[in-house]
Amino acid sequence: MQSKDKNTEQKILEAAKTAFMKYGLYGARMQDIADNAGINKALLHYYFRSKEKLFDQVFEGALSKYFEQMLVFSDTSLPVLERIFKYIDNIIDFLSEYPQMSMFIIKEISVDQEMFYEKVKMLKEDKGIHLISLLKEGQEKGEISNIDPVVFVMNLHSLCAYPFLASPIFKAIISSSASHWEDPGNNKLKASVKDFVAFRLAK
Amino acid sequence: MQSKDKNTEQKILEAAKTAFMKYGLYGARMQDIADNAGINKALLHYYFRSKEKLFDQVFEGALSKYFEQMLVFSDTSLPVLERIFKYIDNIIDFLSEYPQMSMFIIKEISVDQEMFYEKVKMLKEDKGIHLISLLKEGQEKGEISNIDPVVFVMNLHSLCAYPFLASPIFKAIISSSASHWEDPGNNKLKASVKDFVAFRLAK
DNA sequence: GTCTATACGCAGATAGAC
DNA sequence: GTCTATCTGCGTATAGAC
Repeated sequence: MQSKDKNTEQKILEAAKTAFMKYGLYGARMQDIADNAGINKALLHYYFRSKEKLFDQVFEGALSKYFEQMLVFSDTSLPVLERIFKYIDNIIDFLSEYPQMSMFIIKEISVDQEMFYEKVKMLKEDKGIHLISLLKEGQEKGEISNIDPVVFVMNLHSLCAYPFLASPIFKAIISSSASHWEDPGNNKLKASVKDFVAFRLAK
Repeated sequence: MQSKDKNTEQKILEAAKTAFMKYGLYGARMQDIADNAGINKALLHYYFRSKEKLFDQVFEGALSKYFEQMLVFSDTSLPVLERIFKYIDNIIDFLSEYPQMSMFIIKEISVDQEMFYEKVKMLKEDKGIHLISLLKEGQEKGEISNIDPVVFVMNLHSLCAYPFLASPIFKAIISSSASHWEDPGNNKLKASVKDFVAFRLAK
């Protein structure tokens, strides 16, 4: 039964994604993954041989999706500023859908960096993601201000990614204060980041 | 030997801090902690009874230190903008000294939120940290612009904390690109964040 | 207080029936 | 392909000598 194989594999990957995202490589339990996939623990090994191998597949998928969001930087039909704006929309929508993505990636990288270097190199060469060189070009052409590109890229990613990373903290800090608070939502966040970018890159 | 006890306890806490920061509650190994503290595994239990109890002490210490950085918000001798600037200096210096702090706190919170809510409430009431209400006051007095305080606080923390959180990513992404790159350093980061704050709060 | 030796449980992995 | 039953190793925790 070919179709049923696919389904099982898919169900496992789905359950594994959830578990690894939440608990990381060490914290996640194979039993848990099996239960959530509605199958037996032994089947996990039948399909993926080991926990680490299963993890690798999940991780690679996540990383690749993350980098896909940066493809827009290579869209030469748009002016630089527009590309960045579009990236902001993309990445915030994406992280909104997978709020634990950044956490997941950073968490695992901080434990094993070697593996990551290799994968990033591959992905970047693959997809030609070069915001920094893009900025430098823009500066040479005189289209944007002479800010430090590295600091700018840091700031940009910070503003987009951190709110999702730290949402548990924000919720705790703000909800525990007297003033009742509500999530400002993605649109306000996007607008604020774009304001920052426009301010920063204006000549 | 009272003094020797203290030393051992201190050495354990030091080693535990390192291990838990790097590997988290699940990933860290008691054997590892014992080795690094230069003592036997059994002694860990003699002093702290269980891994979780040891972890709790480390975590609480870290959280408390983190929140201490916000004390400056209550310094009524300074104008609001100055307090925020000072906070930026504080927090960036602090995170620079303990780069894995944010990671550590967020990582563990994302697994167990309940525990965190309680602790934050205590710390906040303790130290009277109210940047948001501070901003609202400033707005009522007409000292600062009418931005959304919540978004602003998000942005502020993002800019300060994320670079340390994600430094493994940044290193990988940027160092794997053709252009050789160097860390812009804390001063540039501080300056950039302050620029943002000044821009955001200007009427 | 500090050690060695050991108990105990859990989670990853395998064997083998169906 | 999927299951039940079982093995194995590792990591936390304890007992007990010094």
